[in-house]
Amino acid sequence: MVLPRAFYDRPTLDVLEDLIGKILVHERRGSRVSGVIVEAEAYVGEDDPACHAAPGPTRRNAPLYGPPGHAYVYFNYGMHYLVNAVTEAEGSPAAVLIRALEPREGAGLMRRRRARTSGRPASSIAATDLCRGPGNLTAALGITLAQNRLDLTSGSLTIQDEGVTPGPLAWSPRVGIRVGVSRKWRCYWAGHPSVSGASRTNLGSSETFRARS
DNA sequence: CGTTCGATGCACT
DNA sequence: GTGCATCGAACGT
Repeated sequence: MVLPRAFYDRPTLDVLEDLIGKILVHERRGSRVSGVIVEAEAYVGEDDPACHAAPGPTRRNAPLYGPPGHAYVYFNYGMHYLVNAVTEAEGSPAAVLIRALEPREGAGLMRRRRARTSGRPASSIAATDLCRGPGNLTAALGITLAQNRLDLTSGSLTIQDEGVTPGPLAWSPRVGIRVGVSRKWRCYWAGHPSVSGASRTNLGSSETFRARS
């Protein structure tokens, strides 16, 4: 079942928690690739210094201000695309960044795409690493700026509920940001091998939190 | 195990 | 001109 718009039209931390275990699906040129979401982060409003809406409306962040249930894709560090699901009502800029997937369909195509974009031999990429990290998962799924603003409730890029029950959830600070570090708005499937940064924040360290803050 | 650092393009001030 | 919501190779312990 494709998640309806009402799923996204809620407080972003609720959407974040409920997205763990859902399936991100991309269909392109007749082929379908998908994976179970195992790690994501919330970026909420102009008051969140790490959110792209912090400077107020700009050309790039316009999708954050649009209706919920759409994709916000942007290009980062000169080489990576990152994909978000826009949340909350139109005019309320917020989104969930998808950080890692467990590959589910199309692992062969994922591996070819990752090899092509990274220049590494396909055989050197472990299955658990195919969609591990936000830049890696967009490469594996073939997501670029062409998918920016797409409606996630219908069409070629969707998020679906296929009845997967996630393992224990943990909360930690968001990864890779310099501001807003005190907010523990990263949620992940604790101990899952496809979660990024496993050696630092995935397994029972001091950064593992079982409750929101 | 851990940390450092280069690649690379663009939005924004 | 500055600074990224990153990745992975290289190197140190």
